[in-house]
Amino acid sequence: MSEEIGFFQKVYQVVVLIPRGRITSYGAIAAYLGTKQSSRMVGWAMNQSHMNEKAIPAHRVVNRNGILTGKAHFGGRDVMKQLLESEGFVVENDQIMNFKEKFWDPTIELKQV
DNA sequence: TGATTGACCAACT
DNA sequence: CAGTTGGCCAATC
Repeated sequence: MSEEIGFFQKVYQVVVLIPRGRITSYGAIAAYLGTKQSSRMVGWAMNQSHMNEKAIPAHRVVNRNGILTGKAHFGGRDVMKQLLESEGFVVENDQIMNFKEKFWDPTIELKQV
């Protein structure tokens, strides 16, 4: 039961904790894990997230601009958009409106555990 | 097995 | 002001 968790696994654990109706950014997750500059790896982890047993709500992870950078990886062009809209988000021009309001920062939310 | 890349971000030129 | 580069980890070529 040694929890030898890799970077990707850590990313998954954080992502699954994102509350419904909230979103976060790749950089925020990376920052929470202590490696802010590994934000690329967070996106990489999302790419492999479908291999994970758990369902990773990757649609709740966007870039720091609130833009759906990974929409192309959801199988269809607007799949990510549809998922977000079904959770109450307003997506316009591949960008999440009121991004700052909906933003869920793990560094803040998970800090006091 | 070494080199490259990848759903990012920020600094530098 | 816009294009380039460095950084991190893991997977692919």
